[in-house]
Amino acid sequence: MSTLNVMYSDEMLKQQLNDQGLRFTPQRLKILKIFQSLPRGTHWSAEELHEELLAQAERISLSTVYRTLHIMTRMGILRELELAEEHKHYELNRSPSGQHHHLICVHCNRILEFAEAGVDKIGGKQADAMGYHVLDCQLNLYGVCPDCQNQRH
Amino acid sequence: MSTLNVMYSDEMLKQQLNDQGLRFTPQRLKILKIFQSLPRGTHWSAEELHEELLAQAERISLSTVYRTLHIMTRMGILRELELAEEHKHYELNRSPSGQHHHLICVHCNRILEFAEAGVDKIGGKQADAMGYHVLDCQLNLYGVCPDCQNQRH
DNA sequence: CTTCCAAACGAGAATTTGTTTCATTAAGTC
DNA sequence: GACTTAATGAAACAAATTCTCGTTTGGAAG
Repeated sequence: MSTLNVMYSDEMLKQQLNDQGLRFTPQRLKILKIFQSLPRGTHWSAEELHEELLAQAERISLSTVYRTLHIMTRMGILRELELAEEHKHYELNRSPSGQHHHLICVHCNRILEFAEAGVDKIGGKQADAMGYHVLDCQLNLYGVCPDCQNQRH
Repeated sequence: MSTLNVMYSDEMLKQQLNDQGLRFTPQRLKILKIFQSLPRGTHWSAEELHEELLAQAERISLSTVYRTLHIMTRMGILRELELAEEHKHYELNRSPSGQHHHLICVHCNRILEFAEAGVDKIGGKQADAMGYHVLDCQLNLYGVCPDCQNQRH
């Protein structure tokens, strides 16, 4: 991934879609715009995104939301996060430089984010060696947070 | 995490459970034994584990399977993997040294595993700095595999 | 060894998340 | 402007996981 998806323009999206035989639709553009407008570190589930669309008086169906999230993940525009919450969350993919990772408490599900450039480098090297074209690199650390360690249980 | 869960004995499991006010049951022991007997790299879903139990004429309900998998993940005995397959998979947690990571193709869902000691170190350092007690460290790389790059779409 | 209480169990219902179907609309190409 | 086919919306459907509840049983205490 070599583009900074925050500054993705309408035309760039159209181009990338058409290159793959996919179509540039108002729904897809709208969804991209919403993710671009979110503050860094915000990640939304399909439901949350759908609610926001309704709030903005956009009539986009839940099916379309799910379909679009998948496509944009496969295109490398979004990253799909599977953390402690029960459903998947999505956020703009800021690879390769601006990436952050997650530290999750297995007791209270608290999530901390942290930046770590080294991980992406190591990951990239590994993937290159196996001929993969990397879109996203996610490091998840699971453990017990300080509070839960004290509560002992 | 400081124990190599492959050599976990009955007594160790009982102890660790009781320490947390949980009970040592035949079902929990049986499930641990099964994971210990699997070859490295094998990861099973709740369904698969349940089928294996039935095959071994163990009458353990699916509810109990799910409950046990959760508990053992929280105890650091198992790692919960969320890869491209549609449901969660579990395997013995071999932290801190024997860990492996995953490289997933977003097109065909092919998964490669690779070992990388450096990642665990970086992760451990980060977690320590924030006061977390690390149980597991997972690096997931998403990208396009060589085959899918050629098929262009 | 018996008693007691709460944790864990099994069975099945219920919930939740995500996918599929299909008729209709509309993007992109000629 | 017409044509082809991808994309959409609505609703049915499916699968995975959680919850409920009556019953069983681990383990602490006497």
